[in-house]
Amino acid sequence: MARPRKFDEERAVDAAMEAFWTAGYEATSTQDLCEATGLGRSSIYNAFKSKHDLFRRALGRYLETKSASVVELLESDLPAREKVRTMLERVIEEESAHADDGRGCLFVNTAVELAARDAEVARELERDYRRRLEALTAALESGQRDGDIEAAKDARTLAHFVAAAIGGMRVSARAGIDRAALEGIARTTVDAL
Amino acid sequence: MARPRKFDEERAVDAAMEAFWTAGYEATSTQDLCEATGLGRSSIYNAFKSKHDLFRRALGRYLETKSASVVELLESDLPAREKVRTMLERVIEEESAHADDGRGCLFVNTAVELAARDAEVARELERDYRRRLEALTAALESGQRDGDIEAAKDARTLAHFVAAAIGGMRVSARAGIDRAALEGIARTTVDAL
DNA sequence: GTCGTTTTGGATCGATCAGTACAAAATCAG
DNA sequence: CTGATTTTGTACTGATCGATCCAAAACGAC
Repeated sequence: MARPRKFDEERAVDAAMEAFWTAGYEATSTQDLCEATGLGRSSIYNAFKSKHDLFRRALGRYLETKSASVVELLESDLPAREKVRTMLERVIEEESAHADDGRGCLFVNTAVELAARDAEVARELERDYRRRLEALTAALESGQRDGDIEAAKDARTLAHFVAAAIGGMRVSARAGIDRAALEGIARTTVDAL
Repeated sequence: MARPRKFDEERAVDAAMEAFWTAGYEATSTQDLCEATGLGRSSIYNAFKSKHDLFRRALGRYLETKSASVVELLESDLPAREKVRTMLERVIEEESAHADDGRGCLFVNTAVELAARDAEVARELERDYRRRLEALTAALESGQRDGDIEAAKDARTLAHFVAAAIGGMRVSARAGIDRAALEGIARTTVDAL
């Protein structure tokens, strides 16, 4: 055969994900990616076609991991209202770290930085959004049957509403609001269901 | 004295604002700024210290313009609920253009792209957020006195909630949701007040 | 007009950008 | 071992990055 790879491709994608997540697509140089992954340029360009290709892999991994976690929560047997509350709590936990990293959410970062001028990336984000929306909608519909969620409102609309609340909390966190304010938004959002 | 300037500084800042608004800070090169403003590099670097400085000027102008418009609406004599509805309608109008530009909102774009690694910019965003929040809070408190807004909830918390709804709608729009979904989010948000 | 001052265009700076060329190193088949 | 194949490190590509230099041009003061 031939010389085997010395590195794990998934580990490299993970490291690249961290870099893109922290600094964004444009502000992450190929040199940064070498340092983050611990690989040489040749290894990166041999395994991945380009910076853009590596980014798509990294984004895909992020979306898969995060969405799987959300879907798992939404398919659990908690009351629907509790599921949403937990989702929002997780957002607060991530966003109010702020001192540790302050890198936010790669979905939101990418949607804002790239979606408008990168159709492929936009398509991937849409797909992931749909996936989360389906799981949320199903959970809310189930909650409506249980009497946990107001049945008068359309579940899908409520799902969009919750998704927007999450994105909004992440934006507001970047604009500097504190944890108490985030908790207020979360409470108000859950109360609206 | 000396040779006078051939260009209007405010016009240049406006043009730069459009460029940054469309492509983001990192993805806008100084060459792009020359083309957008119609100026030579010397003129730009003579009038502004750096790309970063020009960006701050552009951001300042954007925030001032947009916030003034929002504050004007919030200080009008419409019912409070109607004020919020109008704010959300404006967002939908801007975000569902999508075909025309799809550049979203410079506040959100900047909060997500830069705030975490640029303290000066973050401070400016915080200041602007506070300004909008004060106006929103005052409008909602007034609405509570009129019985237009649920008095049981804290007006400031509701203001944060509305601000987050706006940011969230903008993120969701970037993730590809359609106008009808945005309208559903807006309705749900107003219903929660 | 001349002088002093500022703006302007164009050339250019070193640094960095994403990406590539190439040969040495490393592996396995035989 | 040799030969085929792939990975790896290093040097390097042309392009572009943000920013600066400098001299010509354009004005007001006088």
